[in-house]
Amino acid sequence: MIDALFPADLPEPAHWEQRYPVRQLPQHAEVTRFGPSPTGFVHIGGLYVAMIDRDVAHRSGGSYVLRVEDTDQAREVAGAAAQFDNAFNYFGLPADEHDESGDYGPYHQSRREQIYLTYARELLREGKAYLCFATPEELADIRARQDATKMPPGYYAGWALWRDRDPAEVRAKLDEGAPYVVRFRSPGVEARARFRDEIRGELEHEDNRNDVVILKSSANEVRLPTYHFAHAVDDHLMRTTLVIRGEEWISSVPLHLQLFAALGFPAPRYAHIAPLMKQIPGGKRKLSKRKDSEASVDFYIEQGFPAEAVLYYLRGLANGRLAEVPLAEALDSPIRLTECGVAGPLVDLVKLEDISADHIATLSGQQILDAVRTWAADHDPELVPVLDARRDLALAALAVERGADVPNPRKDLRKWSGFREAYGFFFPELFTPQDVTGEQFTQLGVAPDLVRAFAADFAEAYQPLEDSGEWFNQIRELATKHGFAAKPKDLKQNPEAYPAGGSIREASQIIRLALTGATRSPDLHAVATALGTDEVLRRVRAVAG
RNA sequence: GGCCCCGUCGUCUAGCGGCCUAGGACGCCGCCCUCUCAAGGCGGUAGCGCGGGUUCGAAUCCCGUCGGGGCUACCA
Repeated sequence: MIDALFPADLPEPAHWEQRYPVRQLPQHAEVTRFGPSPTGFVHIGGLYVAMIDRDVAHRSGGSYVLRVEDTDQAREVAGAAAQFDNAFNYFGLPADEHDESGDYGPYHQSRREQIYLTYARELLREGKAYLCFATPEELADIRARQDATKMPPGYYAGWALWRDRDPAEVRAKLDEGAPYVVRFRSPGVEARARFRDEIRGELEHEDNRNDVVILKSSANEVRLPTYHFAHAVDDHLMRTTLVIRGEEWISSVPLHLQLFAALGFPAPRYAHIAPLMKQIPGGKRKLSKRKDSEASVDFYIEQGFPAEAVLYYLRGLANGRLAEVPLAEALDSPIRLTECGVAGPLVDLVKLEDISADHIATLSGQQILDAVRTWAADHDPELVPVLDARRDLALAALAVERGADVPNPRKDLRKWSGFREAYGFFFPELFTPQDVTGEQFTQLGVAPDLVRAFAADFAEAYQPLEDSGEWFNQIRELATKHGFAAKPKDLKQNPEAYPAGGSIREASQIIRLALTGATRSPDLHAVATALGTDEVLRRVRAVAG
């Protein structure tokens, strides 16, 4: 009766065992795998686990497998694969085995139907699984009655309608064409399951007693397995040695262990990673796909955080030790499972920005320009032509207080999306002049006429001097002439003596506002040099009126 | 509700019975530098969730409690 439910040419288990032989790998080599679902959303937690998977596999001389877990047609979204590739390419975490490469594929679960069917049939033959015709209504009713009597919920023991049915009844259902699922006959007794977690050590849990579904409804075109069954079958056949996954799976380990035992497979080792959390008023919660934009990997790409910075930050979260070591060294050091935290860490964007700024400060102007341009092509198209047309200016702007000869490079660029704000004013097409009677100038406390006169005089005698001190002396001398104090202290001690109502500070701010349109900017002399004499004069004269 | 995981400065953490008057990093605050920022230098703020035990001695061990997170699907 059972064999009639399956294709006549369905291979036996031995076929698959032969097709996917035990790997020939060094002693302690680990085979790990990451299993994304094609839902069109790449969670930062997924990237986090994948990074650990990959690192552990590579450090041990093993292999890192990418297996797409697409057993839920309902959740599948078009374009999800491209989105996933885009995200993982950005962070440079290619898998050793995936659709295009590897001896243990196919690496899409939806293409492994035959394999799952072989093992489902095997369990059925051995009586370790059975057909279940329970309807959604019946299942809901069971649940309701269990709730009402405070019984543990689930399909088990006396509640398992089809667990020990008369074969004749099964036959009858089959004959009328009723759809069914295949359920695992759980050997669970009143006992505890004990197992070892590579991160947490010995764990204990109530054993599984539920007859869980392992093969979804026969009404579906493709007979797909549930996660649990696919996990056991795939990880055995792919010869996975170490299953690294989110902490939310700990509760399922007893079930998984039963499944491995029933199938006659040795179980892999497990390591459950603590989830990434978010700070909320009352405390913290798991990063939510729906509520938190930073839960998505796309967020980091759109914001323009360099991949290295994000990876470095994530590594530090996994192993605290790596957060206290320089970026290059940390990216090169192994992640140790035993050093992984057991409490879910908060994703701290302030910290990430700090790391990112530090990292960007180590880059050359050329590298930064290339990265900004690449970022802008996707996220700020209008910036690209400006960058291309003014390449030399861009490089000069990025050279301000930056470069091999600068001991403390500027850290005002935290991510690529911040380029406009930090460096936009250098470019004539992005520069916004400030009106002398506008708020910025007004707050200086210097009369508009004096501002104009000062600007006019500055432009009149301007010398593009190379020496920073001498360059500033132009402002200083002019300031004195217009009634500004040469030193802020002088103004404070004797305000009456300076009719301008300001000191060298305010005088400099006039030039700063003229050149940059802002009261805060990089070193003025360097800015003026990068801008070039013509542009300096143009901007200062615009203020003079 | 049941079961599981977790709980050290705001954050990431070090700590594995005496080296702890709890250390570091980021943040925050102050000072210095100074043409404004960003930096940089120096200094500071701040924590073992709570209650019982065990012990000469507990952040470290045990129990309880509270708090956070997760699972409890033909979702992964």
